Amino acid sequence: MLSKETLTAKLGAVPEAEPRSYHHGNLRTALLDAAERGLREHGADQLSLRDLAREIGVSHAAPRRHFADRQALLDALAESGFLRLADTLRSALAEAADDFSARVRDSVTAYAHFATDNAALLELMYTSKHRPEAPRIAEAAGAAFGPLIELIEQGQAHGALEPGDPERIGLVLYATVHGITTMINGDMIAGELLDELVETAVAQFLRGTRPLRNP
Amino acid sequence: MLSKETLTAKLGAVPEAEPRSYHHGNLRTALLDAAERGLREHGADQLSLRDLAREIGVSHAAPRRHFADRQALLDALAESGFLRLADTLRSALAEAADDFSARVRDSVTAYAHFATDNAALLELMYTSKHRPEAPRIAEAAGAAFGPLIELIEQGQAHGALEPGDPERIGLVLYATVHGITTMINGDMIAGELLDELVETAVAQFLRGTRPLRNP
DNA sequence: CCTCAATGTAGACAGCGGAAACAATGTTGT
DNA sequence: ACAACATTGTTTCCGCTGTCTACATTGAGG
Repeated sequence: MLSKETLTAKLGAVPEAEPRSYHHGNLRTALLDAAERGLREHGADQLSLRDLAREIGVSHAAPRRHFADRQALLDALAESGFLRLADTLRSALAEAADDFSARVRDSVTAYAHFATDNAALLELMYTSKHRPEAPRIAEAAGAAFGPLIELIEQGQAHGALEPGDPERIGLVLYATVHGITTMINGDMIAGELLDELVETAVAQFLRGTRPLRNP
Repeated sequence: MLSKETLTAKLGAVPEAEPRSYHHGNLRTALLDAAERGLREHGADQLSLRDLAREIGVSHAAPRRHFADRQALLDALAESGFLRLADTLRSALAEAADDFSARVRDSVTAYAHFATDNAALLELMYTSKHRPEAPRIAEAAGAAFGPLIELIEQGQAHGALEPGDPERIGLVLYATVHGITTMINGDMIAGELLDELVETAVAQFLRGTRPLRNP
C-alpha cells in the first residue's frame, strides 16, 4: 500500500480511487456502508450479498472473506446500529438541560427519532437471532442503554423518582417508547403522532413513578 | 393421522383425509396451518413455499393458486394472527373481574403472553410491509385493539382514568407492553421478567393516568 | 352431458447463498 | 532482496428458491 494511495490511506479516510486494482482495500466497510443504504431504501429482506458486491464492483464471492454468511453481515449492521444509537443518546444527554424531566424527555425523544429515522435498522437490531455474533450485539445494546439507566439512578438520587431497581423502572419507559416507534414504523399509527405520544409517555412515566408524598 | 376426522369435519374444521386425489380440497387452510407451524419452529425467514408444498404433498406451484406470492402468505398469517389476538383479548376481558385495574391487568397480561408465546408471528404482524393486502391487516389490527380502547373509555367513565383521547392514553399502555415483549422476544431481557415488568407497567400506568384530585 | 372455471402439475428460468479451487497481492522473516 | 506465507479477490459450480407459462384433472352449472 506504499505506492500511490499512501496519502489518503494515512488520513484513515476511504481511498475511493476509481481505478481499483485486485484488492479493494476497504471492502468490509464499503460493504457495511452499501448495506446500510440498501437497508434504509429497500429493507433487510431485499438485502442481497450479490447486489452489494455488484454495486461495489467486486466479485460476488468477495464479501465472504469479510462476513461468514449473510446473517453475519446483518449482525454487524445491528451492532453498529446500537453503537450509533449509544452515540445519539449520549450527545442528546450532553446537550440536555439540567433538570431531570427535561433530561428524560430529551433522551427519550432522541431515541424515538433515531428509531423512526432508521426503521429497518431498528427492526434488525431487535430481531437479532441468537447466533455466535449475538454476544457482541447484546454488549452494544447494553452500552446504548447504560446512559439511560444512569439517568434513572440520578433521578432517584434527586428524589424525582421512587426507589427500586433502576433497570426495572427504566426498562418500562424505554419499552414504551420502543413500542410507540414500532407501531409507527409498522404503519399502525401515524408518524405525526410521534412527539405527542412521546410527551404523553414521559408525562405518564413521571407521574407514575413519582415518590409518594401523601399516601 | 387424526382419528376424529368425521367429527371435526362436521364442525367445519379441516377434513385432513389421508388418501388425497388430484384436488386437495383445503389447500389454502392446510398451507396456513403448516406455515404457522413452520413460523413458530423456524421463523419467517426460513419459511419456504416449496417446503410447505412438499410437507403437504402437493406440487411446488400449487400454493400459487391461493397466494399470489410468498408475501401474500405472510400477510394472511399476519391477518389471522391479529384475529386470534382479538379473540384472546376478548375472552380475557370476558373472564376478568369487574374492577377496572383488574381488567387492565388481565387484558394486558393476556396480550403479553400471546406476544411471547407467538414471537415470530408477532414480528410478522408488526412488520407488515405496506402492500395491497395491508388494509386487511390494518383492519384486523383495529379489531384487536378495539376492546382495549373500550376498556380505557370505561375507566374514564368510572373516574379511574383522567379524561383525554382514549386512543392516545391507551396506546401508550399497549405500546409499553408491546415494547416489553419485543425486548423479551429479542433476548434483550430475560423472559422470566415478563410478569414482573407487566405488573410494573400497569402500576405505573394506573398511577400516571389517575385523575388529579388535589392539583 | 357438456362446457367452463377452479385447482393442481410439470417444466423452465433467473437469482440467490454458499463451497471449493485458483489467482493476485501484501507481509514478514531472513 | 527475496522467498515463503497470509490475506483478499475471482471463477466456477451446486442446490435451493420464487415465479412464470403451458398443460392436466376435476367439479359444478347450463
